[in-house]
Amino acid sequence: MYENGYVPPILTVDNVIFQIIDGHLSVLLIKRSQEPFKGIYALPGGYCAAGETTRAAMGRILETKAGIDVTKLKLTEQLYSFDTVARDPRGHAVSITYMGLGKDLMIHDSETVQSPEFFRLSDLPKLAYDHKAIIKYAHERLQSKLSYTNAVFALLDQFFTLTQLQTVYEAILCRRLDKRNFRKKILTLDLVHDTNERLQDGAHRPARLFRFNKQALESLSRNFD
Amino acid sequence: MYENGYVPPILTVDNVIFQIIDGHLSVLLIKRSQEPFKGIYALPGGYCAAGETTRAAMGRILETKAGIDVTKLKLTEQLYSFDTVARDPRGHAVSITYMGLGKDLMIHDSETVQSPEFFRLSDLPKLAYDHKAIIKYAHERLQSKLSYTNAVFALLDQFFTLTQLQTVYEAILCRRLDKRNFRKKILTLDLVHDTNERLQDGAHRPARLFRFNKQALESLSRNFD
DNA sequence: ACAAAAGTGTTAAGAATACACCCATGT
DNA sequence: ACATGGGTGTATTCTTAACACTTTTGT
Repeated sequence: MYENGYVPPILTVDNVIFQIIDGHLSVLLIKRSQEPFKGIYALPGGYCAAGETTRAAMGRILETKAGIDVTKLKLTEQLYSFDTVARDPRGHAVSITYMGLGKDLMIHDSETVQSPEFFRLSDLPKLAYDHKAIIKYAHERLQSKLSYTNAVFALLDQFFTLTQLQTVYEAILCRRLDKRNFRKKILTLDLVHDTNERLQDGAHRPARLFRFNKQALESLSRNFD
Repeated sequence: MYENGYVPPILTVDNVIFQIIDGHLSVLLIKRSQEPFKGIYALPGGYCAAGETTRAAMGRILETKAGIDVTKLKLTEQLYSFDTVARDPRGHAVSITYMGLGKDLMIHDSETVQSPEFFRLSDLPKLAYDHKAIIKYAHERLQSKLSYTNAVFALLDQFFTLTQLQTVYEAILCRRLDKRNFRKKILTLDLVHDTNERLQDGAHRPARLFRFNKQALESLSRNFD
């Protein structure tokens, strides 16, 4: 096929899609319909063929296998490439993994969809391949991105309260933060600005609504943490 | 070749090999002997075939095309994977890039070697493909690794003076550091320990020789910078 | 009036920065 | 004696961390 009898490895793309659901960091999984690992949950992934970029493959796979509208992902980032010699029964494969972040990601049912579902990171089912390790890696990357970039914006609506923002940080960092110190830090980072709107959602004082100054990934001048 | 007529993209591995030469961060380049970019300098790279891990391909390519003994690399790290649709004249390719660090890396001449040479980062020749951008990316990664890991060990001998250590930091961070603050910081980081040896190399007070506490990559408890 | 979440300031400890002189050696 | 790089301490500023009460609303 290629010159000199060169045969490339199989190339696959696996995707770690995160969103916050009810204040918990959650990841998108599908249930495998075929061997290997039939009936076991796995990250949505698939082949990447010649002529298709890995990012395009990511989008196609998410749309067809998981029913996710990729235009709703506010941030995507390549994580790592794994060699899978002698692990994947289909032979030598290289898998490129991507992370995607969004807010209110909906799963659209279709014929090609393979039982997609979001699971809390704290409550994952048994996973195929080494996908558990890949999710752990993605989570660590997300944690560190949070501390030196404005990446949180991708997990929130355009308008949000500082409490909602803090909840997202806490869900990802897996620890409680001090409310006063958190607000002080966020405001000095120049990450957000006050809109003069309020959110009234219960029997308590209404909360100020904020917006992000940027809706694109940037490095922060100082660390958050 | 594969089931369902699946044709994978070409997979290549490109390598950014750094070492410090005369106090300057330097990168390994080869001169391309064939089109495309014949006669132009490039990162040493090549095909990765089915059955060969990308790391194995890295080693093979460095040995054959650049005459580098890969066992002398004290640290290797995968950087990123680039899609090269419509950029590489050979068709759609995916390139996985690795960074390698060492000290006193020698180039061994052989028949297969393609004019390998180390160039100072501050004085690079014209480069093929987007290899300039890849080197920039690697340099940034190295800078940030330096601040939160013990990665410097890979660029120094086992025994070294604090001035040599500082010189390496300065070469990579591209800025001068305060000698007293640097030493204070390094010692509190618990990165190195004093051997009771001295290095006498000129008409001045002999310098204490230090060793790293660990010769494997670790995260630091606090940031260096 | 009570419940529930929003909002707000001060103090203490630790980390980062700025800065200048003496020391040990070879020639 | 002098030239060369090695080695050392303090004061200031900034950052982080710890900590509890008042405000605004709905019921």
